[in-house]
Amino acid sequence: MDNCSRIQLNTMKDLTERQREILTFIEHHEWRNGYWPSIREIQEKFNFKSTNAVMGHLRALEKKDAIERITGQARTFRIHHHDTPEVSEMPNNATEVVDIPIMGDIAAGYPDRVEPSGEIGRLQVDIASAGFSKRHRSFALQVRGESMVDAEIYDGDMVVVEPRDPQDGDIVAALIDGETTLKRYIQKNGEPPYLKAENKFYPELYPINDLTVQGVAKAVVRSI
Amino acid sequence: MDNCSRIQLNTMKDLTERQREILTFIEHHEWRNGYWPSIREIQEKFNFKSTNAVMGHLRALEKKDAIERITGQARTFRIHHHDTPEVSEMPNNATEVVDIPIMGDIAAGYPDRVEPSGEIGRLQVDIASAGFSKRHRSFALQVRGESMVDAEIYDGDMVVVEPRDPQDGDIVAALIDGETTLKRYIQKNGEPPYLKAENKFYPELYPINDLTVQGVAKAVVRSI
DNA sequence: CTTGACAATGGACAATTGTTCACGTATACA
DNA sequence: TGTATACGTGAACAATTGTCCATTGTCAAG
Repeated sequence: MDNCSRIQLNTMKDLTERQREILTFIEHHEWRNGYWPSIREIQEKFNFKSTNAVMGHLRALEKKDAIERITGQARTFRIHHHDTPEVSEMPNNATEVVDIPIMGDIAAGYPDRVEPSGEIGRLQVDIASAGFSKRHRSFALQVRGESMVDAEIYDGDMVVVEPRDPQDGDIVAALIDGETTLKRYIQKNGEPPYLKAENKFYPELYPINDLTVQGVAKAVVRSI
Repeated sequence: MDNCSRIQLNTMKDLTERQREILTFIEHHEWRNGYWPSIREIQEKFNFKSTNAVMGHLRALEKKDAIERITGQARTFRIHHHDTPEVSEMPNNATEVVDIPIMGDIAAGYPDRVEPSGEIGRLQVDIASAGFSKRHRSFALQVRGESMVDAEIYDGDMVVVEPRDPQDGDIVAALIDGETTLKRYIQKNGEPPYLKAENKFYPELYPINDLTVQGVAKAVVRSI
């Protein structure tokens, strides 16, 4: 855990004073209003005479991997929450909790257009003890089948999934034949990626298209 | 002001099927992507031929006080989460959550006598999905060692323990040699009970006194 | 039969909003 | 001395995006 945060910290280049101000305002605006600010709203807040002042900072923040944006689209930010150093300005003692919907079945659609009708409960996990970012988009799934027994994930387990691009070795929730299943994501350098069941009795391989992978598994919960 | 609460209750007219679909998609899009959808993105999702189909629904949702928007501004939604009444068709609607402290070390006694300093986080689990009683006194433990690998519980896992008398076959948190460990509780009829490690390489048996068993394991949480 | 709520189409308009080109100032670094 | 990074101005452009016009149809309630 400590390792993790320290590693994340290093990839995060230092922001300048001004850049941190901008970033903080963006975060704060979302927190207060429920949606992201437009560039001109940021401009106004800092009394810039030109939107380019904002643009410059946004570009810098993106280059320094602090934020992410969808080019051309309005008010589409994504904060990269590499946890701040010991200088945490937030009252970190308060137990912050992330709220995770439990999906019974998300088989029926595109991964980014999932119908939440399958929600059968909620799971809440303390941030500190699970390494989730506050602005998580995770959900939980009930595992069906034995395809992941070699990864110690069993039928009936609940898996917390975070929607994001997988890396080699990740366990992912994948949409295969209209059903959401867990698979191991394999991508050796250069070669095309594929999915693999983690059960020596079902050593099946699966092709990948962009709609297949719904997210990366981050935790398992099992009732005894 | 009492007006307010009454209004909120009464003004929350029932949404139609379609309206709920729209609302659900909007909510979902936000937690999937981190920002709200544009009207045309909603249109596309539902295969509307005109943005006006969306506009109509948004107006209806606003009139029914389900959402709020900033007119003229892009991707600015605000969901009004008046929890739906008993008419909810969702299975287990009332999301009651139990709050579970994560104890780093409870070796020194009963968990309810532990100083709060031993608490290293909190875990919250929906009652319905985990079968907890509301007036629980559960706590969570980090597993050390491999004594329960045959029960698919591994080093580093987090185990939710409910303090109560065990039954035959239960996995229990047990105080042995001043350390809390997980063991299988065995009590065949008539015979005296004992504890057993769930690892074929450590088939140890342990005697029991009344202070040994601290509670019954009810769930396992593992970070991947 | 009329009225109103609900659902959806089609096209056009205008505001919001992201983006770019050109240009200016500092500061630090080799 | 050049060069890179950070910071900012100014104006114009183009894409995204919300909005409104008119119109069609269904269905239940009064």
